[in-house]
This record gives sequence, structure tokens and C-alpha cells, in this order.
Amino acid sequence: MPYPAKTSAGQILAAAVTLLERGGQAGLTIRGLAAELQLTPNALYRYYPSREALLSAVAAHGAGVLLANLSRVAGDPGALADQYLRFAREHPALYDLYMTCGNLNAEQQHIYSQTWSLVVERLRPLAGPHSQAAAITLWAYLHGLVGLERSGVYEGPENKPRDTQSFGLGLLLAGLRSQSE
Amino acid sequence: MPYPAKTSAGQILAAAVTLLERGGQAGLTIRGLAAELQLTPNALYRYYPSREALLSAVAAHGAGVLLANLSRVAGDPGALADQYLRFAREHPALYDLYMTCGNLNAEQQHIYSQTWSLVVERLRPLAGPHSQAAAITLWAYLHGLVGLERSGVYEGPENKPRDTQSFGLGLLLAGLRSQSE
DNA sequence: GTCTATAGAGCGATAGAC
DNA sequence: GTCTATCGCTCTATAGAC
Repeated sequence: MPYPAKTSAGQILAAAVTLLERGGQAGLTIRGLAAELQLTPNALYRYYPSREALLSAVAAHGAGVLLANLSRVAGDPGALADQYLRFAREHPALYDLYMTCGNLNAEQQHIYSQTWSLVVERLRPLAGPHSQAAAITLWAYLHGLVGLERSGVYEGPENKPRDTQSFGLGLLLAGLRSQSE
Repeated sequence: MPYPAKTSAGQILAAAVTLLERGGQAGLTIRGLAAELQLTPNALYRYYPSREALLSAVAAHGAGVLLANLSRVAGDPGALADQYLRFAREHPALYDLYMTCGNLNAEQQHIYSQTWSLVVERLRPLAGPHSQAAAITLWAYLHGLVGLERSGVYEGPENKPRDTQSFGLGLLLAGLRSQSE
């Protein structure tokens, strides 16, 4: 065989994640990825039909990692929140892609759905019939916290308190408790 | 005069906002902006030394608009939140730039500081000594809500409830009240 | 202050050989 | 399945004329 396989879809995906974390979404290019894998750009099109399809695959991979992480959490919503924030902080670009990527196929979307269901179920003991609304509220709070940290809002001269993560979470949970009375 | 002024920094800024809203941050290019103003790209460099400086100016403009909007709010934190969400929804790309733009000079940063102070002061009657932590919590929730809406989380097959904005806000305020007891 | 012209670099994607 | 070669397009920024 004059041209044996030098790579695979899985290898490409792994390298893509590396490049994504290194240079953000714009830093993940077909050419750069090919260079990382010591291939010519054209070779990648045998595995992913376009850059967009590759991005979707990476996003789905991130979704799978997050789902696995959250599935391992045994405790209360606070532990779930910690795990979510941990993922977002450790893989900022992957998290960003996870949150903004459109163009997912049905199989990829299903991973997202599973994550949503998991969170809703975990909140049900606390929020009962408002479990979905509570899930969105918690999600929004956590997602916003990540965004705020990334925007550098703590770097201004106003001396904003850094240890507000648990304060806000406590506020939400206290609100839930006061509502179920 | 062979080359009379055809534009001004203010005109450029206004056109830049238009372009930004039309095509996002990546859609605001020197060339596109010049075309919009019927100028050659080079002419713009007389007014802004680089694309980055232009982006900072646009971000500061957005910050000024938001500050003015929030200043006009008379009522409770709920009204403040509504005005914030309104700005983010009506000017999505401007809001995005506002939240992510670095490289601001001292004068531009000052607008951000004023906004922060305004929110903290408005929350003091409700949150007292925890006014700053409450401000960050509220900000994170609102910012996250905007991000979630934009990510299309409501478009999945899970039938997530759309009317959670006031639910979450109520949760936070209830939490604050239960804490001040 | 605006112009023409260009340097210098990046990108996704395709055609066709092997 | 990978290669070489290339099309066609994008962009920021600068040099120097008027």
C-alpha cells in the first residue's frame, strides 16, 4: 500500500482538543491540525467532511466528558455545581465550544439531553415540580459565573470579593427552601 | 484642500456599532467598515491606530449606553435586572464585546467601574453588608441567562420552560431576604 | 485627511496523481 | 488514505503620493 493510514478519527479528535485548548476556537484550524498530526491538510477531509463537522465532533466529545463527570457526582446540588465549574475552568475553550456549538446531529444532541435530564433529576428532591426551572436558574448562575471569571471582572480596582461562588449558590438553595415551605 | 475630511471618529464609531451588530465581532473589520463609510481602509487609521483600539472604543460606547440605561431605572433590583437583560438582548454583539473586551484605557475602564458601583448601591438596601457578593451573584445569573438564551438551550426536545427568568430572580431575592433575617 | 498600491500573512476547500 | 498543487478568498497594516 503506497499510502497506509497514518491517523484515525479518534487521533484527530484528540489532537483537535489539544489545539482548541491551546488557541481557542479560532486557533483550531484544518491546517494547524494537520501540522500537529504531521499530515497534509487534505488528509483530514477523509475523516471529517468540513471544519464545522470537526467542531461539532469536538463539542460532542466535551459534552460526553462533562456528562461522565456529572454522573460520578453522588452528593447534593452543591457537589454537582462544583463539578460543573471544575470542567469549565479546566477546559475553558472546550466548555466554550460545548456551550456555543450549533449544527449537532441527533446523536450528538442526545448527549446534551442526557446531561439536562441528569441535572433536573438531581434537583427534584429539592425543587419538586419546579425542578426544571430550578435547573435553568442554577445553570444560568454557573454559566454566568464562568463568563464573569473569564471576563476579568475581578481584576478591576473595585476590589470585588472573589469568594462569592458559594454565597450565590447558598442564595439559590435558600430561595428554593423558602419556596417549598 | 484636496482631501477634505469625509468622516469623523464619531461617525466611524456609529458605523462600527452597526457593523458589529450585523456580523458580530469577527464581522467588524477595517475593510468592511471603510466600505460602509465609502472610504478606503487606510483612512480609518487617522482616527484609530488599530482595529483593537477601535474595538475598545466600541466597547466603551456600549458600556456608556448600559450605564445610562441603568441610571434611569428608579425601582427595585427586578427593574434593574430587566433593563440589563433588555440591553443584552437588543444589542447582543455589543453586549458580548462589552463583556469580553480587554485592553481598555483608564477612561474606558472608569465607565465599567461606575456601572459596578451603581448596582452595588442599588442592592445595599436589600443585601446590606453582602451587597457586593449579591451584586456578583445577580450579575452572574443575568449574564448566564443571556448566554443560555443565545446558546439555544430552549430549542432542544426536552421542553425546557422558557419563563424562568422571574423564577430565578425570585429565588435570588428570596434567598437574600431569608438571609437578612 | 485621503488616496493607490502593496507587503505579508492567514484560511477552507478542491482536483487529480499515486 | 495521503500526497502535491492550487484556487479563491479573507484580513491588518504600512509606504508614499497628493
